[in-house]
Formats: sequence, structure tokens, C-alpha cells
Amino acid sequence: MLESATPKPSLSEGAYSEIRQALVRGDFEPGQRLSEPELALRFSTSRSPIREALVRLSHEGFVERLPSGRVRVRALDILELEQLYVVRASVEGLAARLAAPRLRTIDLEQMEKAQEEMERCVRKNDAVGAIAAGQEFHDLLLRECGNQPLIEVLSGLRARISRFRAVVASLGDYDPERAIEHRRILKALYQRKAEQAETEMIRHVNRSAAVLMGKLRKRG
Amino acid sequence: MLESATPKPSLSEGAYSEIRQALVRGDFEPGQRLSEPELALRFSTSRSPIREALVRLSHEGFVERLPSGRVRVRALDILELEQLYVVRASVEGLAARLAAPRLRTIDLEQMEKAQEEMERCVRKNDAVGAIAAGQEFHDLLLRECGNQPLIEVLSGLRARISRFRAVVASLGDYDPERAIEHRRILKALYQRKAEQAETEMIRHVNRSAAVLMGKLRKRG
DNA sequence: AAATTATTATCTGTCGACAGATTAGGTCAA
DNA sequence: TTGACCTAATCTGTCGACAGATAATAATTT
Repeated sequence: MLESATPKPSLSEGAYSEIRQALVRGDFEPGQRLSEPELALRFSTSRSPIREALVRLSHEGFVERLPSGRVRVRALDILELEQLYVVRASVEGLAARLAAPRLRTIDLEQMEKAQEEMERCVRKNDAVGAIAAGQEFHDLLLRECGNQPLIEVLSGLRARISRFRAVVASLGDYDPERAIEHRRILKALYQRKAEQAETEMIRHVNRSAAVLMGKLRKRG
Repeated sequence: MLESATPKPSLSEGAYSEIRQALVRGDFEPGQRLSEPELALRFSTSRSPIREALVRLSHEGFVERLPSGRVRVRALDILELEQLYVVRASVEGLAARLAAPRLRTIDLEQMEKAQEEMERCVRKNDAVGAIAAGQEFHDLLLRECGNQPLIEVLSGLRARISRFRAVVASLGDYDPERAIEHRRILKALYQRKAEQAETEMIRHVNRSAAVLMGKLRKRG
């Protein structure tokens, strides 16, 4: 979602992003086997592009290879989610700290815009919109952290987490507290208080984690 | 290096680890083009396993795909190294913090052993041995952090960094200060002081970074 | 000789094929 | 009905092939 242009729309690339999107949306059941011929049929390609897509997805933790070589959708283990969030909190805190002195006026304006959109959605009780605006907020911040490996790591973590989030997306009750935390982060960024931005971000991510895990424990 | 058993010694897997090892050792020049047919010949396989290996290596940041689709060995950009170390310091600090309350007696014993080996090598002026023992120290700690995504992230960062390290490995002058820092970390772990272990680890990684980058700036 | 164009050699992305391994399905015995 | 066993259908890992694209080389012109 953070990557830019498409220099070559290869079939592999297409298959990868479509399958990944399907996984994030929950179109495939956890535990479900994904057969290469079947996916190839579905995407009207041969197995080669599918294979590459699955190789990539397995290294990214979306699917796993059985000893037989078959691929199945990874289970949504709540313990894994917790671990993902532990790393994410730390790494996204770092991103906030690094971004704080780097954000240009235009970046802060965009974040302000995303923030206001989020607050508007919260008032309208529009959970889907609030979540989208919230992600935009995080995206904008990450993009300006100036550290490419960090961007890659965090993008990967966020993508893996979003699979879990999709499970309870239908619940739709977005906690307005998240918007308040975002506002605190933004304030620290305005004031160029890097450490504080980091602390607030870590707190925010941890609370998001707690809320999501709570929902999952109830439903899933 | 941290992963365990080999359930299936596939050609892809073999090609991957061999090419990766070659990259880490610096057998391939930065910027060098890697052609699939050539590598296939070298490993006595068809292009398929090579292709999978290269796909993986490109996502791990060892090689990059040109717009033409060709693959070349990524340049050793010192700015990238710096960024890698920034993330690594934070993440490895987290690993230390998480491991602190989890390490069993046997783990601490093994770390003590690695530490003593390192100190022995330092006294004997055996840089290669000291580096190896130092890596063992970090490996042992990471293995017991209890967070799989963290292990994956940190392994990836360390592997990418080791390419840079290989460039100046021939210099061989290992700074004994590193061993002292390890000892501080270990002490904090013995005392189950998680925060302190984290702080010491971050400091240690940052100093390693500074030393390595200093060497690179002189030579590279 | 330098620049430019034409020609040739490679390379990548993708495809279909095949063998060995695995799974699913069905059969028969208890 | 349950369980062991056998058979058939899939699937994966790997291979070679081909077209279109790219890079390298030779030919040609200035």
C-alpha cells in the first residue's frame, strides 16, 4: 500500500497482490489449502506466476508450506498477533521518533487532514471511514521516517496484522479513544518532540492491540 | 543461521542458501548482474530453482531487480547500513528486553560460555574467533526472546548487515570494547534487569555500527 | 576515430510436461 | 460400522521451450 508505481505489471506481481488482498480480506479460510493449479486457473495463468506469488507470501507469513510442499493459509493465532504487536509497537514508535524532526509542513498538513477526517468519521459513527483515515495517518508518518528498511519491516508487520483485523471488521465498533491518541501523537510531532511522539505511538499501538485482541477473544 | 532442521533439501532451498552465502561472503561484486542461466549452470539445475532463490533474495534486500527484470547484486550503500543499524538497535534491544525474564539457566550458561570464548579470543587477538563467538552470543539471546516475528525481522537485518561486515573482515582488528559491552548485557540478564539489558544492547549495537561504518569509510 | 545504426546473442517471463510423492476415495475384511 | 489396504486422482518440484524484450556487438556513416 505504500509502494509506488508499477514499472511492469507482470502476472506474478498481479497474482501476488490479488492473492494477498484476498488473504487480508479473509476470502480464504485459515487452514485452507491453496493448490497451485487451482489458483492458476482462477487467475488464468500457468503455475509459474502463482508459484512465485506463493513463495513470497510464505516468506511474508501469510501462508505456510506443509512438509509435503503444499501451501495452506496460516492460522490466525492470537498469540502470534500479540507477538506481532509487540514488535510493531517498538518499530512504529521508532518510526515516529525518526519522522518527528523530518516532517515537512506539507506532511503535517496531510496528517492533520487525515486526523480531522478520522475525527469526523468518529463523530458520524463511521467505523470503516475512521479505520481508513487512521491507516492513512500511520502511512503518512511511516513514509516520512526516512528509513527504508524500517518502512519494509513495518509494512510487513502491518499487513500481517490486518488479516486479524479483517476478522472483526464486521463488528464495526471503532473506539473513539484511538482518535484521541492520534491527536496526542500529532501534537508531539507538531512540537518536534521526538521522544514523546515515540512514547505516545507505542502507547497507542499497545492499546489498539489490546482492543483488537479483546474483540478476537470474544468472537474468534 | 538460526533456523533449524531441513525437512526437504530442495534445489531451490539449496540454491538460495548457497547464493545467499556467496553474497554475504562478498563472492559477488556489488552491482554485478546475476543471470539465471549462468547460475543454473553453476548449480547444475534448471532456471526454476534459481528463480525462486532470486525472488527470495530480492525481497530480502540482497539483490535488486532492474526495470528490465534482470537481477543485480545490491550496492553496499553506507547510508543503507546506517539505516539498517538504526532499526537493528531498536529491535535487538527489544529482543534483549523480552529475553531477560525468559532465559533459563541453561541459556545463560551457554551465553556465558560464548562470552568466555569471546574474551579468550580477544586476549589471543583472534578477531575471527571473537566475531564468531560474538554472533553466537547474539544468536542465543535472540533464540530465547520468544517472539517469532521478532526473530525473523532481526535475522533479516543481521544478514543484510553481514554483507557490509564481510567487506572489512580482512582488516581483522576486532575492538575488545565489544566484549566488555557483551559482558554488561550478560550481567543485566543475569540480574533479570530487562530494561537495562535493553539499554545496554542498544548502546552496544550503536557502537558496533559506529565502528563498522568508520572502517568502511576509511577503506570502502 | 567517434557516433549511429543494424545485427546478433542473451535474458526474462511464462508456459506446458513429467516423475515422484501425497492425498483422497473406494474396497474389502472384521 | 469401523478400519486396513489398495487404487486413482492431485499436487509439487523441476525441467526444457518459446516469444518478446534487452543488451552486446558489428557494420556503417560522418
